[in-house]
Amino acid sequence: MTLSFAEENYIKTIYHLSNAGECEVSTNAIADQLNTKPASVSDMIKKLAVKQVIDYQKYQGVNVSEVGKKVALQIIRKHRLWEVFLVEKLNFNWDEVHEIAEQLEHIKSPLLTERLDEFLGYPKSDPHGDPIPDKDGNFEMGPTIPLSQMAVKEVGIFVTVGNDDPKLLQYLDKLKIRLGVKLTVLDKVDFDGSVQIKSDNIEPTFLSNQITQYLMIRKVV
Amino acid sequence: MTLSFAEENYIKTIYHLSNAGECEVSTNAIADQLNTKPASVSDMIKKLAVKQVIDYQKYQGVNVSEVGKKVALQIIRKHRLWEVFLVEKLNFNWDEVHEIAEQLEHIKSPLLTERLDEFLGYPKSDPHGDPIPDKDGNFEMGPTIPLSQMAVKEVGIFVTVGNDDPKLLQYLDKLKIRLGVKLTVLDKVDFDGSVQIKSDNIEPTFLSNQITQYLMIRKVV
DNA sequence: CAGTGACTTTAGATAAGTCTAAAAATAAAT
DNA sequence: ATTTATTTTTAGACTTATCTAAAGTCACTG
Repeated sequence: MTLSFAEENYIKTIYHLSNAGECEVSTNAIADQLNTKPASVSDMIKKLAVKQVIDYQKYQGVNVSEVGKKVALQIIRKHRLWEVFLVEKLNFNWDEVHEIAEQLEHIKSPLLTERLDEFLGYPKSDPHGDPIPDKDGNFEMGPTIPLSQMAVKEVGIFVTVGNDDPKLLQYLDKLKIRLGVKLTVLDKVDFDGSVQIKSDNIEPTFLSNQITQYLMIRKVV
Repeated sequence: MTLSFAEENYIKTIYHLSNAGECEVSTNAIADQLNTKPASVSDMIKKLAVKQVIDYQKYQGVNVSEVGKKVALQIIRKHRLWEVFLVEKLNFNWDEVHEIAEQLEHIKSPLLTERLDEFLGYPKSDPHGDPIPDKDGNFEMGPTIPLSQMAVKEVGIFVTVGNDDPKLLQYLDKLKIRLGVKLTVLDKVDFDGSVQIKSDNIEPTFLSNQITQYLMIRKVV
C-alpha cells in the first residue's frame, strides 16, 4: 500500500487526536489540526476508509484501524528518530526540530529507519520526552499526569512536553525547566490552574495553566 | 520562490542533461530521463519558464537560467551530502544510496543542509566521486575523461562513476574497481571501445564500452 | 525545394487534494 | 418535541501534474 504525504499526515493526526486509538475523532478537530477545512477532511476520510486505514461511519467520527495504527506508529517512529538525530548529531535545539522532522518522517525506506535507529543507539524517547516506538510499533511509557493536575507538595519528574510549539519550548529553556528535572509543587491556584513549582536548579516560579497542561509528569513516591 | 518536488526534479534533470548549462536540452531527452511523456515535459517547461528558472523558446530546447542553475546546485548539494551521510554514517553501500537521496534532496531547510555538511566534515565528493557544491554552489573538479577515451599505456585515477545504476556499481564492487584506484590501460579495442586495464590490486580485466564510457578518469602524468 | 519523418506543442481528460457554498444530519435548548 | 444551532457531508470548482491523441514545426533527404 502506497500512501501520499497528505494521507500519512491525516493518519498521524487521527492517531494523535484519538489518543492512540482510544476515542473517536471529529471532522472539525482534524481540520483544525491540519489547517484545512472540514469539507477537505470529509473527502480525505472517505479515501482513507476505502484503503481500510481508518474506521468510519458517516457522521459518527473516525478512528484509526489496526492497520492504520501501525502506519501511524511507523511515521511517529521516523519523526522522533529524526528529531533525536537533529538534536544529538546536528546540534539543533529542541524547539527547532519539529518542522524539519515533519518533512523527514515521510522518507520511505524501512532500511534507512532501522539504520538510523542503530546509529542513534536505539533511543527510547525523543528530545521532547515522547517515547519512540520500536520497529514493531511497540513502546512503553509509564503513566504520566499533567503538572496542572498535581497536588501541593507532590514531587515528580518532568518527562514529556505535550506540545511542540517553539515558543513554549523556548520559554521552558529560559526557565531552565528541562526534561528529567525533579519538580515540587509549592502552591496551586485552583481558580485558574496555575502552579508554583521549584526544583534543585530552579527558583520558585509560577506557571499558568496554559503551560502546566502540557508538562507531563511522572510522579515520584 | 517555492518549488514542488516535481519542479525541482525537472530543474535538476535539465541541469544534468545540459551538462551544467553548457548546451540546450530536448523535450524528449527530459521525458526519457524522468520517465514521463514529452507532452508532460512541454507543460512543465512552460511553468518553469514563467518562474524564470529556465530559458526557453518554443521548439528550440531549454536550458537552466542563472537562477535555475543555483537551484539545481542546491538540490545536487543536498543529494550528495545525504549520500555521504548514508555511506559514512549509516553504513550503506554505494549502490544503495541513490534512491534514498532522491527523496532526501527535497527536504527544505538550509540550516539542516549546513549542519549536515559540518557534521560530515565538509566532504568534497560523494560516494560515487561526484563533487559536492559548497553552500554558494561552487565546486571544483579537475578535468576528467571517460576510460573509453584513454590511449594504451596511459595511467589515471578513477575519480567518478557517471552513472548511479546499482547494477553497474555492484559490478565494479565485484571487480574491486573502487574510486581512487590507479588504472593503467593495457590494451584497447578501437572497434567496440572496450579496454583492458590493470591496477595494483586488480588482475588485468576487459571492460566493455558500456562500462568504460561511465568511468571518469583523471590522468596521471 | 517539396515531402517525409521526427520532434514538439496544444487540446482535452484524469486523479489528487484543496476550497466555498449549500444541503443534510445530529445535538442542544427551549 | 419542535425549533435552533452545530457539525458533517455533498456539489461544484480550482490547481498541479500527469496522460493520449491530434496538430504543428523543424530538418533532412531525395
